[in-house]
Amino acid sequence: MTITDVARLAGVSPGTASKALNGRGGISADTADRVRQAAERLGYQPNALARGLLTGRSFTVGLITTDSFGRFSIPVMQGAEDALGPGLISVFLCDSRDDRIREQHYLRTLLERRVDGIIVTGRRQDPREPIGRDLPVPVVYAMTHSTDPADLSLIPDDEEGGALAVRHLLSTGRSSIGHVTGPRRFKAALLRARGAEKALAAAGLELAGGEPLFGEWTEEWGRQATDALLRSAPGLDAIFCGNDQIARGVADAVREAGLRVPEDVALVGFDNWEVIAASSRPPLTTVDMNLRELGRAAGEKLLAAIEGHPSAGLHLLPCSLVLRESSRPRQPSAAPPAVVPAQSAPPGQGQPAPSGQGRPVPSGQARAGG
Amino acid sequence: MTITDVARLAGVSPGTASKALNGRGGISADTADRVRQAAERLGYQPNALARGLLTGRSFTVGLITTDSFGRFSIPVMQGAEDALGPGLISVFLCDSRDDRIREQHYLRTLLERRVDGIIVTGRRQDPREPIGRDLPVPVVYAMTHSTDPADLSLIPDDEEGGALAVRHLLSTGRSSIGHVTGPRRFKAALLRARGAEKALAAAGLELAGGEPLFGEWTEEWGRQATDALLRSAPGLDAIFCGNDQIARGVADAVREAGLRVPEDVALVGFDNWEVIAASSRPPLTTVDMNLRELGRAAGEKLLAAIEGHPSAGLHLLPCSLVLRESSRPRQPSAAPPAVVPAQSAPPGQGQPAPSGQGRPVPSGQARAGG
DNA sequence: GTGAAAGCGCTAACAG
DNA sequence: CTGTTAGCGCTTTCAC
Repeated sequence: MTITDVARLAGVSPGTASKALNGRGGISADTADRVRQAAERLGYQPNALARGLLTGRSFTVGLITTDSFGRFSIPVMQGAEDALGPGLISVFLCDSRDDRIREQHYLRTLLERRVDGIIVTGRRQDPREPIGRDLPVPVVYAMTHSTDPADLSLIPDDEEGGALAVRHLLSTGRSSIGHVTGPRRFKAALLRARGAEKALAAAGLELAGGEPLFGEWTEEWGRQATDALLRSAPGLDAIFCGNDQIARGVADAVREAGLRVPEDVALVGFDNWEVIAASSRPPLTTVDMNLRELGRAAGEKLLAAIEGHPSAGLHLLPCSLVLRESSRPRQPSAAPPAVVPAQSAPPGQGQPAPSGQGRPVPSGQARAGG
Repeated sequence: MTITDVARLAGVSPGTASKALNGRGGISADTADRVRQAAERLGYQPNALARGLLTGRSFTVGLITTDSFGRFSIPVMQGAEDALGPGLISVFLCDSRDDRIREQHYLRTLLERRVDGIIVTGRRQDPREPIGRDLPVPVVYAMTHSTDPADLSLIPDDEEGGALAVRHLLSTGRSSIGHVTGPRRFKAALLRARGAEKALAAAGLELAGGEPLFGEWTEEWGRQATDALLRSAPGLDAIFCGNDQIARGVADAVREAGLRVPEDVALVGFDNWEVIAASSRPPLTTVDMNLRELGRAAGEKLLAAIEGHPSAGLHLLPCSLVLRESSRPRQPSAAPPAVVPAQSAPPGQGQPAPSGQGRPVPSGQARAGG
């Protein structure tokens, strides 16, 4: 089943058939029709290998993820697929599992397959070595970044995300705001904390308890930290958490300490990890890193680079805030109930996939810089 | 950078270079060495397109997921990648989002790229139309199944999983066992319930409350159902839940009703969704569908089919039980504390990805049938 | 043991 | 407007 078969059936030469099928060159409408019909009838499918061999373009890109299919790389992959897949470009998926050997192996097979470009995703804020030097195709780093400033890297603006959370809490009238977050060795934890502190400083405040509580990214740590924080910072009326799991633990601990969320203590999480944030009691207001958007941007930048318009540098993409119950402003009037009624489950949802959202509130535009 | 360049540098003909590099045909050790060194020096990378064009094999397979990158398809994809990726085979990822148009579009581009085979994954127990008829390459359905019995489909054995859960509860001395699960329209919910009921019947028992409580796959539903169940089935000493979210809701509601898990009421969930099951209070014993294993099996079956050893039919793969706190057998001696102490977080875990596990307990072997 | 030549399926350049 | 020719990079006969 080749173009020659089609040509024969249509009574033309292969060259003519090729032009007819690709709408190139002057072909009489009549012939073109005949060729198309022949192709249709035979169920002709062009051989992308042959075409790629000749044209030097494979209409294929590689996606190397160092983070297996983690919670962070998945939306990035989806976004990249959004930008590339529906068009002509197919995506080769490679899971390097943070193993340099495996990564180089995949890089090699991608290059052998003559991909037109490569996206590298990860999960760390911390910079990484470039995947290779002088590669014959463009590379975009998404949700991870290369130490080489000549490379293009796209990451979320964690610092701005932290500021966003705190400014929101301030805007709802809170002023004694604590911060519970993950391990100090994560750059993301440091950046989010810094953003929070800067936003507070801009309002002439500092963190309740004096400094961030660094610990683990777990609910358990959220509960522990809450107990400490409630003791050490009596006037506390809000807690910004470094991720949603911590926030959920905090929510439980606050409630179990006899306080109300959000009436007594408002909460903001980070990640907008639907399954955690939405089923927390109460559901969590949280910072969304817009990872899918980030992935899409990576796909688009890669396309641009493939078409000869490369870009470079570290780009920070904006986070946004998703509003839910946990930071609802205090009612000016009647005293609220002692326990916030659990929201009823949306009907007909079935096995939940990451889907529904609160109301997203975009922050500033993407800005470049380090 | 072609094989011709390598050949020239090594002072041989392209044909000889090819043989040397692929270890085919009689080539003197000496020449082979020279060619390899030349290739090395030039950083030669064979062109997979050209090779595929000639040999008819692309060493590439397509993976079409209808479930976006859902919680179920991800481990399946990982498993498939495990089986295929590290070898010579690369995986084209296509996300059809349950859209037939998109699916056909992807199918076409996969065939144009001359993939050697295709894996279709989904998330429903319910059968689906075959992706195409008389395709030129083998297809394996994983975590979804085709209505055509001539197709090979691999799905988890939900019914056996339900039975496994109940047998475990019985073995820890429980006898009044309720079942809270998702919507009746999900075949998985029906199968798990059936398995549970059969296991009970084999012990001469029936479900506490008489029948399964069908609802939503949510924590909220778990909490609601618990309240109902505690009222309607006073002697209740265990609840088997249709998924981990429900189980987590149940755990909270049981605790908030003043009962202890597992001392008063033991719990078993379903899915082993790490983030839910492990951070529940207490952590959940749960049924694991071994999806990664399933994906791996799909990859291996596809490989076999590509090599001319196809198989057919609906294959049910075994679930296993992951033991955690929520179903710990009652201590024969001293009365346990009123509240199970929350387990401390494993140190140094960082941003958690699906990882740690409880102790897995394999169930029976895979069995065919439908 | 090695080289020459043919051809995988397609498109681009050039004739006609 | 259409046909012919050449060649993308590789492997594979088949001579030598």
